Amino acid sequence: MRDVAAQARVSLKTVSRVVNGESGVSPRLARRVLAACERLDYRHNHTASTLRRSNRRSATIGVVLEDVSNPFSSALHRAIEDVAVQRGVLVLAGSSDEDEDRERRLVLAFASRRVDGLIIQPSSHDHRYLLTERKAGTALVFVDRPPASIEADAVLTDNAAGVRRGVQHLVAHGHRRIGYLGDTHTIATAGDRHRGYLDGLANQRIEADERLIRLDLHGIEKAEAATRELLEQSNPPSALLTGQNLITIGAFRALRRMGLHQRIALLGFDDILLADLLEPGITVIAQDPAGIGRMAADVLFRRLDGDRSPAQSHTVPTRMITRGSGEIPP
Amino acid sequence: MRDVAAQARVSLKTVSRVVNGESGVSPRLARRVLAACERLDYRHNHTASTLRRSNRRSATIGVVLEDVSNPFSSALHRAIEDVAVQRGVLVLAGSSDEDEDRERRLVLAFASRRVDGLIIQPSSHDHRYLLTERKAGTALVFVDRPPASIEADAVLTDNAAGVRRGVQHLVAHGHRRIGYLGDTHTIATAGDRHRGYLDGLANQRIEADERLIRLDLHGIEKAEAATRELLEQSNPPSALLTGQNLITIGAFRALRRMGLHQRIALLGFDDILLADLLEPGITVIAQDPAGIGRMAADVLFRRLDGDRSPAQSHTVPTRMITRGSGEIPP
DNA sequence: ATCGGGCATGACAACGTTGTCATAAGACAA
DNA sequence: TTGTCTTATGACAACGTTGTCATGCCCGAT
Repeated sequence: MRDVAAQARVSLKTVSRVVNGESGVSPRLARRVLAACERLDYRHNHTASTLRRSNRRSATIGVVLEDVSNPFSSALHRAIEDVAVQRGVLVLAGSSDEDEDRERRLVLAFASRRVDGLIIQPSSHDHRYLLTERKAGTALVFVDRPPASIEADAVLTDNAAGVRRGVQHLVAHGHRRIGYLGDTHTIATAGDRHRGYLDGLANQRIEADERLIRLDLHGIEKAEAATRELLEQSNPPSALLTGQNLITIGAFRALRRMGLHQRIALLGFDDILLADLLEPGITVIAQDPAGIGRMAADVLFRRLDGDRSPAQSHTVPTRMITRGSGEIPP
Repeated sequence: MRDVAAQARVSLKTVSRVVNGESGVSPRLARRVLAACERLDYRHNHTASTLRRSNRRSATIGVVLEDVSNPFSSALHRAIEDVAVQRGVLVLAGSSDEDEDRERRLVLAFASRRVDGLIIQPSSHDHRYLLTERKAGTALVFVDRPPASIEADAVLTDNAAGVRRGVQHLVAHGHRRIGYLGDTHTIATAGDRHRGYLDGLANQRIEADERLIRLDLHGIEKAEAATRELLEQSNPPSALLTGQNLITIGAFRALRRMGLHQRIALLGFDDILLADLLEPGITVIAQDPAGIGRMAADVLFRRLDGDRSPAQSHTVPTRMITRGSGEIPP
């Protein structure tokens, strides 16, 4: 910038004014400055500017996801980015891998870069460590799972309602023995979905049968093995409800291997790509990750724009997509 | 930091020394400083530090992808992140949507945040605009597609070789009329794959038939429609080779709708999730996005570590995964 | 007791920018 | 002409850090 000022024979401050498009610089000088910027390949240093500017905004936000490469998380990421770019805000993204410690390290790394806001898909179960950041003015929004031990905005799927609806759907198709395959119970959403399953059964006056429930299945392989077990026992279920993406895939794989995919009903939580091309197509309770991401970003920026209203939890509805597997009769 | 210094009754510089773990501070003082940091919830300002430090490194890199939510790009992203976190480096990510202008705007935004390096999956066809950044010392690596009008490191899939191998595979299973469905021809990789197809046919002494080739298919719908057309003409192909992910899905969907999925061979470039659960399973020439991402990050950090050797293009091999659809006889 | 050397600590400037205030130049009225 | 007001421009400090160098202290050797 000093070089540009020298080249244009003006002061530093004038260059700053031109670069920031401030008014009150004569067109003649502005042209000269712009020409000098061009000639010297000047690039504005946004970080130095942030340091000095009075609003202190870095125009950068941090996003902590379970895994940037998983379809749900990356759909969130993309939706957030779309809102951010419109405001000229950049996105730092990182994967926590469902690890409390990694989540925390990422957040601290983002904080030391002075991000304006954080959107977190949390893995940890105590977010008091974020109080410092919030006190420092960092906006904070949780997605997909609720915050713990801290008041903060959140954007969540209505997991329990979605699963209740699924149970109702299966019962409407004549099922009474409905198996449930769920993810690690410490994940908040997994707990909610399990609860939705139990409530759904209760609503239909069906007694839950522990032998039809398998929890803590993380990943395709475990789900596949558990599905096998469930179906090999005496008096097996006539329908399966799977509480997560990869579990649905594992269950379907098991059904295929056992030749039962046209005989046992399957209803999955969370949509999977290509589900419509399988035989039968897989009926799912779909979430709306793009909707969640967009809303989370909207809430975040509203906070950054000065909204001081009490923290609120927003709920995004699910949508049932029937494709065949959920409509197989008992 | 000033507050911490006051609280610990030491100078700013001593706090700086403690925070950065420099040697030459008596343990007694260090303890006092650490305690003050704790008490005041001090967070080191990494950006201010970058401004002043002599190495001038922001410990941040920028990644420009086609779309952070597409499976190939997000696998790249994750692999890059994994290498970066090991060095305490954060990742700014953005989507170019195959748009030259967005790519450029993202790069400039990253540059003005003074990222140490850039990894770009390019959409544009002239990268001279990056010369300024390179002169400024920003490391630069292209992934998936080669740089244009500029010398720079690149990590690429051997597209042509992969497709040639696919042609050979289909011919070995008795096919001579092999259709080809390709993506937008301006995408470098699409061009390479098309060339691989033509070369593969030539190697097998089969004359290419223009009526079996459809290019510029972007997205599932276009691919599905083109597949229909291809198969409805007189003397249709007995096998299809699809040049991209979504095209494979579109083609499979068309085959399914026409009831031909067990009769026409299908071989896709690039793996798709769940391909093994379809009937038949889809044979693909799989790329290795994680391998590409890891290598790109390795190259980038080697440059940041001072490697001054000439720019080099690295090639990551493909792998054929046979699952049934590519082994259907004519 | 004096000196030299090593070690712990601090004062100060600087990184690239912008906010604040001062000042010069010009416009206009009296 | 003088005075006042407006507009364009610049000098300077400051943002939160760290690099450089100076200083003061203690220890052992003379």
